[in-house]
Amino acid sequence: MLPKQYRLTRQRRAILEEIAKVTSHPTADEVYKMVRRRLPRISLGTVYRNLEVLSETGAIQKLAPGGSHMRFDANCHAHYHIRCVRCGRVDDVPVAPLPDIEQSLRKQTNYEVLGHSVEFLGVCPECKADNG
Amino acid sequence: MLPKQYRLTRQRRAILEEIAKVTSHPTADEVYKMVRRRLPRISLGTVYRNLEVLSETGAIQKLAPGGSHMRFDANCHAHYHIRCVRCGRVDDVPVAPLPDIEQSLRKQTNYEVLGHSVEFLGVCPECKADNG
DNA sequence: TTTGATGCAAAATATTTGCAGGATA
DNA sequence: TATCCTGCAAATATTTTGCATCAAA
Repeated sequence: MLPKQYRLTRQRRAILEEIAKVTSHPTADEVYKMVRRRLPRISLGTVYRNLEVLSETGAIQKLAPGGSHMRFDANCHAHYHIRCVRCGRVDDVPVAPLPDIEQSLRKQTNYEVLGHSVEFLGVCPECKADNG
Repeated sequence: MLPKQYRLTRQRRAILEEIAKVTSHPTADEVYKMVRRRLPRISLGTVYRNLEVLSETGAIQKLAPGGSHMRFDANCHAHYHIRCVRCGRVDDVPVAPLPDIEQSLRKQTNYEVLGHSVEFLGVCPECKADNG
């Protein structure tokens, strides 16, 4: 999938910088809107292609929260997320990653275990304030 | 969303029974194919509507694994999953749920914490055999 | 009989891809 | 200059929805 040598184009750099700028976990379309302020002629296809490349190189993380679409995260140290079941917003969570949980699974499965993610579900402060 | 009183139609019963029959975690389209063997004239729209209703009532679980689309699970006791990064297959995992992890988060967040899920990533036995 | 559900088809969403031209190393 | 990348548009894929009809309670 990745080319032998990939290039740091203006578009790719802008996408990476915009994601790094925020602590939200924007969707592809939100990244598109953010980057378009700098590069108005960028296309959504380019955004999708670059999000794919950047996540393959490890520069960003591709999240697949319980909601429907992908979100992206430039925070590369291991951490978990919480998703608001009302509005879909995703935040980082101050819970230390569980280092041993993969080891205990390795003894019990025929899968080759590569990693894990934890997603909490909840209601964010804004949605709590809106009702109930 | 849910009607005051919902009905157990032939279609709804067939969908529920077919999901309960398997330990895989079928996608909407896979459920459609399974159910069509019994009810050849069922429509995909009906399958989607019923999967939604059944998950709202708690009869089944709606999963959103890291891959793109939704999967469904009639196994209602708390458990975690592992997803094959090569083929997208999702299996249950023999790891006991972590009962305390939500408590520790509640002290640290303004979210109302409702639940959590853990998804392991790995390579399934079949894909391991295919290569590498 | 009342209300909820179905089948069908069209619409809405989200993402991917072919291609000709443009940019990067 | 050899690749890689872009913009555009069309194609996929997935899920949702409007509507007239049908079926469950």
